Amino acid sequence: MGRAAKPATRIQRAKREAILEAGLTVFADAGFRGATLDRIAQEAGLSKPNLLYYFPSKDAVHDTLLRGLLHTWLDPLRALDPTGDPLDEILGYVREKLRLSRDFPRESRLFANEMLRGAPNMQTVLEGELRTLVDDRADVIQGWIDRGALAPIDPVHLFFSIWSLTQHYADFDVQVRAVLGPGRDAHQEAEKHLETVFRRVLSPTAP
Amino acid sequence: MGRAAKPATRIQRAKREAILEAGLTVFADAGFRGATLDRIAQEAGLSKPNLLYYFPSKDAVHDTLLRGLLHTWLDPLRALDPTGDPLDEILGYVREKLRLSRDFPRESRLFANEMLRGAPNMQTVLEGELRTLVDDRADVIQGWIDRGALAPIDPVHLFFSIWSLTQHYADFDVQVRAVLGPGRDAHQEAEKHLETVFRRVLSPTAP
DNA sequence: GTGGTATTTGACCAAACGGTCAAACGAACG
DNA sequence: CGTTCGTTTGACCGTTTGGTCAAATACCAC
Repeated sequence: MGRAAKPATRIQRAKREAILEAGLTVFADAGFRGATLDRIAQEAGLSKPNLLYYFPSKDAVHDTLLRGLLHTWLDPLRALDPTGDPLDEILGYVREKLRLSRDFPRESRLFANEMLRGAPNMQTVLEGELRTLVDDRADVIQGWIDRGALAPIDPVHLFFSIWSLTQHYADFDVQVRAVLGPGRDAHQEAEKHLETVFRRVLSPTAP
Repeated sequence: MGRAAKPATRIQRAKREAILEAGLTVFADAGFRGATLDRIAQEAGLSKPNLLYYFPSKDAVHDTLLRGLLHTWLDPLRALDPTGDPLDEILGYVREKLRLSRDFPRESRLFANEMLRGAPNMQTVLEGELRTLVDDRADVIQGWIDRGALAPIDPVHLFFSIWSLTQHYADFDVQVRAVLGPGRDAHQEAEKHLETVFRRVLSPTAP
């Protein structure tokens, strides 16, 4: 029963990694139901039964991806430094989130797909880990507001706004590109836009 | 070839309406691939073959819903009045969008699902009707900015922000509720929050 | 009633899908 | 070479699903 049973060879880790990578692509592109084991296997350069040698089921691949996702997702929030400059800290968080949405759009879409479905397998994590962290970080923001370093605002809804605005550029990429037309760099424009927005929203009025 | 062939009886329209209603529920809940004809038919109180008597295929139901969606979606934007008070007009648009997201979450989710999938059947509409309207309305905003009635901002990204922030409360409802916890009215709080945000973002600085 | 049209459904089909399994393959070691 | 153990796959299975069809049923004008 100990953990010693499986050393996990190098080839095993490589294949599992390839499957997760392919799964991320396919799940993000087609959603959970739209994704097929055959397509994931093909994308990973394996046969379907071979994939199922490394993961017991489609759900297992999906769940593993989701579990890993939450860390990437929450790490920048954890990095908010209570001793730093409030406006810089939040603007830095916004920039980092926007960068994630540009460099890891598949992760963003996978997450969005799961939320849209009602997050059947994430509810406990959302109500537990996520909520705890958000409450904690909200206290930091509230502290900044209380000492007049930020304009007053509901900290939790501020987080919702940051998440929403940054992920929009990954999740609704088609719409953004269709409206902007070709030749415009959506993410570069978004960076300027969001900096302006949050600067105006958060800059404290002169005392 | 004239349009006269089908008068479309009352019962036909009622059944088609029931199917679209059920389809909206099921597609929004399960996504296109996750939705089954059996479930849509059951939700509409019909048998599957009976459903297929009124719509030729699953795609037909889906496409009909999407086509109808765009009008609901764009109408409030059309209603922006160039002769009205700029801040009031935009804040009114935000409130209306948020209200839509509360009263018609299924529509919002259906739309989000389609965007996430890359909008395979909407690209022409996005690049055509939507883009034209947005460009037109952006000119209105820009006019307001030019005469100093609004703080300078990229009008198109402003629209992205409005859409993103309001629809977030429908599409990511699970997450919002998990973080806020029970007993808090997300939409009521959101209304206050978004009013504050856009007021700060758009209020022109004293001249 | 009768005839005709619109509607409804049980039975069915072919394809797609998640998953199983036994057999084959491959590399490492003696 | 032969054994062993981890890996790979072709063939297969049961279920689900979108869609068809012919027969049955309701509706309606006469």
